[in-house]
Amino acid sequence: MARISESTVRRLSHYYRVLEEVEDEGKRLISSHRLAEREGVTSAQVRKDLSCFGSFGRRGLGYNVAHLRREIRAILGLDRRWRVAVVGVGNLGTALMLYRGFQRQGFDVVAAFDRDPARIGQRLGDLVVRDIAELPAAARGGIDMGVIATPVRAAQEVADALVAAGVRGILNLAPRKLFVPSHVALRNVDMTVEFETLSFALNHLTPPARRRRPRA
Amino acid sequence: MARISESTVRRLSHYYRVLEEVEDEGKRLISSHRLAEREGVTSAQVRKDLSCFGSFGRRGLGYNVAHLRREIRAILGLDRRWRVAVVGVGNLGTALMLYRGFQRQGFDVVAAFDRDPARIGQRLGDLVVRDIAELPAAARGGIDMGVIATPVRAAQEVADALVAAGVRGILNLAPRKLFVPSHVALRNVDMTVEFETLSFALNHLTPPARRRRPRA
DNA sequence: TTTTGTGAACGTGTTCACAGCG
DNA sequence: CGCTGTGAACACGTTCACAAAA
Repeated sequence: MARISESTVRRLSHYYRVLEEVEDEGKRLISSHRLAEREGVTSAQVRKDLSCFGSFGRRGLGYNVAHLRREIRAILGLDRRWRVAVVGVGNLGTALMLYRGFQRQGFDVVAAFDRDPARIGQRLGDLVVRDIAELPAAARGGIDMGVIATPVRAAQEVADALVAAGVRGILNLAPRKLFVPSHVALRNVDMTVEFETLSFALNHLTPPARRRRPRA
Repeated sequence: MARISESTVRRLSHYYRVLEEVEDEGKRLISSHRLAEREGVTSAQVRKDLSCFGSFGRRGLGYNVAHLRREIRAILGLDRRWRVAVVGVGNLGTALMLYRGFQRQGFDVVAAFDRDPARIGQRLGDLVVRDIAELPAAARGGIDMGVIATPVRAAQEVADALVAAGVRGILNLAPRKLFVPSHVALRNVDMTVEFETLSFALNHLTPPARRRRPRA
């Protein structure tokens, strides 16, 4: 199997969601074209993406919804449960912990950590926030992924601690580049960057009326 | 000025952050190489990105930190304030509203909306949550960007309402592709996709020990 | 005839390598 | 000599277009 591009994996995740919907609608078959239009990509893209993993369709017919869904489910590793630890239970970390959607997809938040004594011991959902110092001990229960929702200054340190604790995937929400060993998967979600790319777009894409600032 | 790629804009945002740090450290000059290493890109990339907007460096010396920072600030549109409305004040929407970091970068949350009567009227920070039906009226105060933090099913409808209210940029946090007119900038942050790409990586990148499932 | 699966063509973003300037 | 700015080379992802299969 050739190397899979990140964009392909992201789209797989989208296809999977569409397939869930379509299955609920009771459809048995779906063409690459229909699968594509719901996510705003081309049908060729869908077929290319899927062809990285096998031949799941039938020419002239399309794809069996239930079957394709199961295949993608297995490809994405959603046919098992993942144990997730959240580090940093400020607004964002807490929001993530309380969001039930992830659990539905196979992600269980099994531990929450913070450094702030005011937060340690606090109950969130059905977990108690623990001291970050307890991470190594807690990790012996087996933690697959860590979510970093701490302030920027603590982020790298927490990443190191997670790696040391044997975590193999990290979702970083802190606005800072993190360095981790190559055997650890790292994904960054940086709201600041998102806001700033929007601000760039609004600043440059010609507004309906007069242009905003003619670049002094 | 040629078309600017999205990746370039995202990196600009990163460079900006590094420049803030470096300026605080009291450095006056920085080379493309040093600017690059903090964000894990190549120095050529930094120079290419910057060259889209002008020649800000001096050969043999590097870039003047304060000057480059001001330039990028203007390019990203961070030298003004942006009025942001948050729609959907569940866990995530609330977290975003209460996060002070955006305000520091020029983004002011000036209104919050929800559909749930239990939430309408509630005080969050120094805003009162309003009925989403009041969006058109509230938008007459001038709203630049909208953040969609509603459940999936409401997302497209809210997007349409934001567009109708004259919003020109949307940050979508709901896990669903949205369709907006081309004059509206749209950015998606989809935590579900992030978790699932991590799950894919953990499922495929060879684990230290035995391989998980040999693809039945 | 419909729709997949896929090599080839294309376009875009990244890296290289060096000329140009301080 | 050091470092920027940039055309040229390269790598990679997307789209095209069609042969193969139902």
